[in-house]
Amino acid sequence: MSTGGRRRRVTIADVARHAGVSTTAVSKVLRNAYGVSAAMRERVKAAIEELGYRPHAAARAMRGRTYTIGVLLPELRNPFFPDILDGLYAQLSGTDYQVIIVTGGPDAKAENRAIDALVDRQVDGILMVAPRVARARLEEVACGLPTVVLGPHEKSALYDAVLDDDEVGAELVVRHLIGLGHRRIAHIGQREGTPRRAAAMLHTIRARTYERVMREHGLDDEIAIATTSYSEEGGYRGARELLGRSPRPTAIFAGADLAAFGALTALHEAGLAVPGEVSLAGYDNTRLAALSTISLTSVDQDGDVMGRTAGRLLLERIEGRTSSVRFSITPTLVPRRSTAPPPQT
Amino acid sequence: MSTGGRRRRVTIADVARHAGVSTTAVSKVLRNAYGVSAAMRERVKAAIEELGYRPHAAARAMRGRTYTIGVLLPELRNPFFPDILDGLYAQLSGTDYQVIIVTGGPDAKAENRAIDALVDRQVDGILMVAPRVARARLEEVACGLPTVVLGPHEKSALYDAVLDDDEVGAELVVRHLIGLGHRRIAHIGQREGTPRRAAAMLHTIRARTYERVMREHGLDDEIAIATTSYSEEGGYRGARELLGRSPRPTAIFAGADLAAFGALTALHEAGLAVPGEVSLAGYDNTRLAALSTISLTSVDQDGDVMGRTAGRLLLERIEGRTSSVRFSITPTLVPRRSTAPPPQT
DNA sequence: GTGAAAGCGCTAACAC
DNA sequence: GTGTTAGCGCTTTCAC
Repeated sequence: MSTGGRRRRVTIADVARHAGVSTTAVSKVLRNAYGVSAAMRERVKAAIEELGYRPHAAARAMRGRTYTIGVLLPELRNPFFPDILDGLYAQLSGTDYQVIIVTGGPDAKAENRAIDALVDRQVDGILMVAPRVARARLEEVACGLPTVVLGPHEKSALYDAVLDDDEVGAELVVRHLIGLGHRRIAHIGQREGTPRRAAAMLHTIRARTYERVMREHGLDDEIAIATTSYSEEGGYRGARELLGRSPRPTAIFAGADLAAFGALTALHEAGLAVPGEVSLAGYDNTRLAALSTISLTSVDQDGDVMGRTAGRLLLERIEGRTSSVRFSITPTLVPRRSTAPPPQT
Repeated sequence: MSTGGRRRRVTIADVARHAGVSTTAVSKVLRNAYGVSAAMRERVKAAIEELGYRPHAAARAMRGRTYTIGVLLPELRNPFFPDILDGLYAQLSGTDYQVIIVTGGPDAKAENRAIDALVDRQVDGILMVAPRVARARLEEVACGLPTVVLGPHEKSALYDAVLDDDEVGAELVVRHLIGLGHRRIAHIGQREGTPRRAAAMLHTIRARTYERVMREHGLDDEIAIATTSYSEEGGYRGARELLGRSPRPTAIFAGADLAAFGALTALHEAGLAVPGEVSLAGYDNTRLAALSTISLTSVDQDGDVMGRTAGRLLLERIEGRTSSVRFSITPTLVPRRSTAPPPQT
């Protein structure tokens, strides 16, 4: 019942001895570095194979690269994130880089700890998805290692940004609803994290755009926003709040599909038919939105391309690029059965 | 536009100098080790605070612990996994341990690479959720570091197991459907990974139990299994296959909620009402199953408790336990509107 | 109770 | 093209 003697790790020295070369030679083969003859490369590779050698990541981290890309995710429940990660994996496949994921948790403090964990583990590059920590923090991280930020709209000379044109996306939704004849259109948003960053956060942009388009159509008085969070729970609470108003909205634009799912439950509990009595739209076009029994009108932002791009930008930075890049995706509307003209009054 | 001079990391030596003590003393304070006076502890802690020191994980990994728990997840889309992780986080909160997640990908080979990545990064403990690699591989890992395996039913003296009593769960579903009057009940399962492990895999147990209960009720001839995968796509394909048979089943038991969601799409495309014409049940009782427009009958296995337990067992092993523990959860049925008596013929 | 020093496995100068 | 060697930041004997 003992865990048994953990046999000593095979090290680079063992491989060198076995192949009859120096440790330097082995190290160079490992890194595909310049300065080893083809013959030696073969011998070393054979020795690695025979001994089942695998580089010790921590030892590498002490001197060089860890061949690790760290990804910070706010949480694991939003079905849009796997789309992004699939793109990242696709971009990184074929390289020696390995992705490790940490989750940020509920507040900026927890998120900061998660970022620390990545930095402490010497990742070669970091992708922060929809981070809520202060901008100064992002720059501090970016100052120390290749960084890509996905989501927020801030410009920075220190890190690359991959983002969705949330203004276009939100406008598509609101115009779609107005085009169907709705006037009492409400919005479910997310509470901003750090107040000073609010303007750059994607949820703020979606909310502000909603307000702007409403005003442009003379619907100033119909503006109604419930500020909760982009989660099922948040969507549920937000919808409850909005449905409690009188007169109640005929359409709800949730800032994220996940929140729309929660809103769906609230609508059902209130005995309101979708889209018969209330239309509902989301954002992200997650796979579940396409599910027949949900059939949620949503905004498609290509997560796969975003993930791929983030991966490419990280690799470029690791290879030495220091100038800053900003990559923006233009979203499209995917109308489904959850939106329809408002009921005749 | 430069990334700027990455300022040198604060090291243990800096802290020692600042506090006027040795590096040994600092190290001891960091690890809450025995052999430092209270006064010295205070001085060191103050110095750490002032300098903003954070331990370098890789350097620690070279000699001692990394304070990292590695989690292997098959993929990121199954909404049941976040439940497990929430439990794990809860158990680990308050400790110095940080969780990093890697995903196994589509096949055993990719999963092996992901496990390697965790081992190479010297995690202090590893949690493998529903691994599909060979059993020998699990034991090999467990031989080198504290290991908990969540899902498979194999017994091992080398690692701890946290599992759901899938036999009970599957039986609940099938009996529920039979109790409603169904006879033509079909099942959507997952292709086993390594053939030799099949018997221990949770998806095999769910399928075998389905068969057993069907036989016990004299429904041998009605047994119909589509073996795809526990994914939306797999559920879709499985349901299409099953609905193509004649006569078609009046109920489908999908081995996972995620697969049931895919089956829902197939049912809808085929123009079949749920539960009017075909009843549908899942497994995992994910939050989305409770969604009003889905309202999926499912089996609840307490993911939070499973995650908590996995965390506790890992901590115990890290603290030195070498005997092997097996923790089993008993699931319960959550009937919802997706199951009803079969249509009158 | 405290500190000096060795060394974990690797990479990168630098010498040959 | 190849090998020698000095560390990276920490933990851990082992003296004091």
